[in-house]
Amino acid sequence: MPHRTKSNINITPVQLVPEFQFALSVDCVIFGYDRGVLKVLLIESDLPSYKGQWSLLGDLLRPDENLDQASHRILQERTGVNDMFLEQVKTFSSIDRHPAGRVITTAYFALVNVRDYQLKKLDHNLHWHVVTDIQTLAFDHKEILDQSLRVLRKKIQEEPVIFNLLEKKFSLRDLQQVFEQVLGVELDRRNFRKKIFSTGLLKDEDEMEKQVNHRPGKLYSFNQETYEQLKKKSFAGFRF
Amino acid sequence: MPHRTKSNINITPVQLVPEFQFALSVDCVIFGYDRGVLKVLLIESDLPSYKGQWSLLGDLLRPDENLDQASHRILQERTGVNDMFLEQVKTFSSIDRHPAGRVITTAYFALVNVRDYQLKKLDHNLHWHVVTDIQTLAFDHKEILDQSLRVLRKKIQEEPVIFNLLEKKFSLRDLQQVFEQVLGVELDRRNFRKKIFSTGLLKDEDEMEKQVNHRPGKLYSFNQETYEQLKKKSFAGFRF
DNA sequence: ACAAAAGTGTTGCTGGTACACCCATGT
DNA sequence: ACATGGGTGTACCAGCAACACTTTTGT
Repeated sequence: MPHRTKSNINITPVQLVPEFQFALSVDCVIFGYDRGVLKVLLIESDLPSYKGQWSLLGDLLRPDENLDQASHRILQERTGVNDMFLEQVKTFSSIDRHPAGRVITTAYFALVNVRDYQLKKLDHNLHWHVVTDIQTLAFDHKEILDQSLRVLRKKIQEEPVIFNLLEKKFSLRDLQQVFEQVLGVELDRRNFRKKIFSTGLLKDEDEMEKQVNHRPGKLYSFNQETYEQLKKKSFAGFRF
Repeated sequence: MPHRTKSNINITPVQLVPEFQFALSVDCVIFGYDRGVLKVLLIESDLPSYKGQWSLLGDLLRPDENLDQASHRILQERTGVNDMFLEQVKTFSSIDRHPAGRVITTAYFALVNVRDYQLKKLDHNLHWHVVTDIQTLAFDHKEILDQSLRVLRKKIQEEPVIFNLLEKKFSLRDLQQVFEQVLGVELDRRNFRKKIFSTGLLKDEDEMEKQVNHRPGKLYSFNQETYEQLKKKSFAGFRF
């Protein structure tokens, strides 16, 4: 029977303890939208074998938390942001995915507004990278990023999570650009307006853009209450 | 440093071994379609605390396999079926989800044709249960089942995986009924035909149903080659 | 003959796409 | 005045939903 040097849990009986060791981690793909460009938050790898390469933000799972809690903790610790939108993507388990041992990791993706984030100070060697510029990452993190992006693309067409990438008040142009960035397509402006307005999910904030050197657009916000109503009956999503 | 009594892997260094023990398992939600009804394969729980209750088929992850391999192994061992359609659903990690200790499990769902399966012998205490009749299961397996069903519903509308629930040759009625069963809706027969035929994914087998006490229908099969072509350009899925 | 399901077309509606001009603001 | 993007409407087309009768087989 394996020997535990230090443990405050006593619920792991003999028959459940495998005769080998796994490590369990959580990796967060933090997507941020920054003035027209979709970015992802990366950290310089601290492992010698991946020196100089970038990797996702991750940490080991602790005994007193589940995976959802771990993902929130990681984001809180690293960025200071609470209540971020987070969703589990997939668990990656290749035998040799980590050079130092058998580490199984569960990937989460997060959506943040980069301006909100900038209010907190950027510590360590964290940097925002343009998603489309990323060619390689440490470990299997490039694959995790790719799969997370695919899940994100589906997700924003099914549920109104896209608003997490914007500030509370935004113009229709902002909204359209996020969709275009994430989906990698171009959309017709007039048809886009019609479709968005027809959902009834936008609340007119009776405000205008400021300090733009063109005609200012109206500002809107996501109408959560309307969405809660709509969800019960029918919300077909945003299909483009 | 934890002590491993028996191990053939030497890649787990000190800094990666948490000071506690997790167990990692895989649970398979095996969906089967049996003459008009969607079922799921369950086994009687062998744990005292869940005596008499049913649970999903699962096993601990082994050091020499990844999660995909483990799920295939479980299906192979328990049902004898190879090459089954399998897809990862989600990882469940509640602290108290297993009464005997900290067990994190990754759920997979599988799609089988019950008739194919019946060719192998049903060992142990395995039984097919009608999905809509299931109220409770051991552990958090009811939640896993519910979430797997939700994923399955999305999946069959995005990719032609539904054919895994049918025999190679099937009638249009069979196909329509599987969709209706899984989605929990009723579909118009004429519109269903039009939509399915318009995809070009069905191959006419030039055969008829046998031994039905009504006018026999034509038999079709899924045209994999056509799908491979279509996939490269555009396949919008089956939306109902 | 009867029961049971197969097979087959049309019409109206709805929602998507394509497309061009005037308007408000800052420089 | 000019540059930049905001704001608006229409016409066509495709795809979806609704809907009923005849045909084939087994009993």
